[in-house]
Amino acid sequence: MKEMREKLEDYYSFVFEKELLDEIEQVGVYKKLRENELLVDLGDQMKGVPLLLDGAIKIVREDKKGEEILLYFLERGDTCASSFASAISNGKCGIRAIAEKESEIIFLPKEKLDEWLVKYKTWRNFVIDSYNIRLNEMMETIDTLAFMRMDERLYKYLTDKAQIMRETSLKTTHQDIAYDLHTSRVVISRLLKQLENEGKIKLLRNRIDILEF
Amino acid sequence: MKEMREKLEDYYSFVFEKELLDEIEQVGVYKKLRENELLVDLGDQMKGVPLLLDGAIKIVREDKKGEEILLYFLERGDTCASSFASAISNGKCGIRAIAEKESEIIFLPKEKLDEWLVKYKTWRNFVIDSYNIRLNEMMETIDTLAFMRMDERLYKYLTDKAQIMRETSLKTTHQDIAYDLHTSRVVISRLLKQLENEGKIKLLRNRIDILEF
DNA sequence: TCCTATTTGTAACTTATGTTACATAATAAC
DNA sequence: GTTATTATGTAACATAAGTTACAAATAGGA
Repeated sequence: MKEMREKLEDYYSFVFEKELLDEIEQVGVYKKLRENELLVDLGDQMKGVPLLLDGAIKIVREDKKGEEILLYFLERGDTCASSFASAISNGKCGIRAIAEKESEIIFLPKEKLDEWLVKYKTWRNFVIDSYNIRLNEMMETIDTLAFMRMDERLYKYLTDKAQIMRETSLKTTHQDIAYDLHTSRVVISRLLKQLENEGKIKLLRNRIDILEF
Repeated sequence: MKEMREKLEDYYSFVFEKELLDEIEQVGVYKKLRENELLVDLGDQMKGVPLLLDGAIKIVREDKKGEEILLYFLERGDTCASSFASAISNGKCGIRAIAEKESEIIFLPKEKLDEWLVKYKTWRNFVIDSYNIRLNEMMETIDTLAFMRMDERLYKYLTDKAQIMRETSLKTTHQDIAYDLHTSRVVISRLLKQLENEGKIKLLRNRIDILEF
């Protein structure tokens, strides 16, 4: 598919060498995700890893009781380290991945993952870098949970999401935010109103405008 | 050093192939850590990665304001994924590592890390596994922070630490626990007393006995 | 247009956690 | 032994966050 090669080149031509790009084009499966489409669910056994070409993917953690919390977002150029883990070790995935907006991915079959580690230095770097980025992202999430109050977490959530979505106006409800931050809707409404009074955001129905970053 | 080879075999002979064990013996630097010795500090640029032969290492996160929180413990057989990151990419380490008790490590120079990825499948597996274990550990930490109340976190901390230290009696103060859980001493004292009343622990000066796991 | 479901606003209250202040107990230093 | 230091216990209060309840606003479909 011509389109796939082009998009691959767009974001990965400076990451991977030509031979690897060729191989990816041969074995990779291109897929378009609709908004809110589920890419990975809790307990899935991954048969490969997704390379994100475009869009935004939300990664969510869920405990036994079904309580949720947002871990981080993936952007183009990212891959899901948790899937890599699951794919290569035949283990289960501990997270859920949902497209926050229409997204495009290439699915790489797990058979190639180890083979490429031997053949391509750029692949080794990419895998190690991906893990590191993810570890750092997790640490930032931990910082947020451990050191910030809910109002700060909320504001960070809004500005982070605006950046990921490349939109200063977010289509969302208070309840959705409450799920992501693992708190109640009333708490979010209260703190949003507070942020609005401080002039940082503007509240509309099903929409929040970010006025200050 | 004969002692080093023996200890290496003890925990790693089923992990690494013979050739790799030989190489590790040649280039690895054996080091003994005293209790409370600092192994890695925030912002360090790692020149290699530590393989833990014996003991227990506490991994702590610190934010700009100097506020701390415990991330997890390393045991024998573990390595520090964060150091791996830092070593291979010449980046900085975002954590602090302190020996919780006398520990033994082998330091592997960063020059070999990528070379071995190509040469040894067992090394590739070890590195990927280490990253996965660490990612899962981080997720557990996130679960703890997001979903548990302080009394539950405290009890989990005590039982986890007892397991890592292979001791049902922990030498510690309320203040030390407060630092690890990022709360105040008074809160810890209050909740410890509660746990004691529930018959789960026994409080002594500079010491806590775990009665129930 | 009217009706219904969804979303948001807000008050009043509860609970968990953090803070300040001080007393007492145990240990170490002298 | 006396004194100083460190660790622990606890009361009283402050604040952040969670809960319940209900009213009002808005959007979408019949």
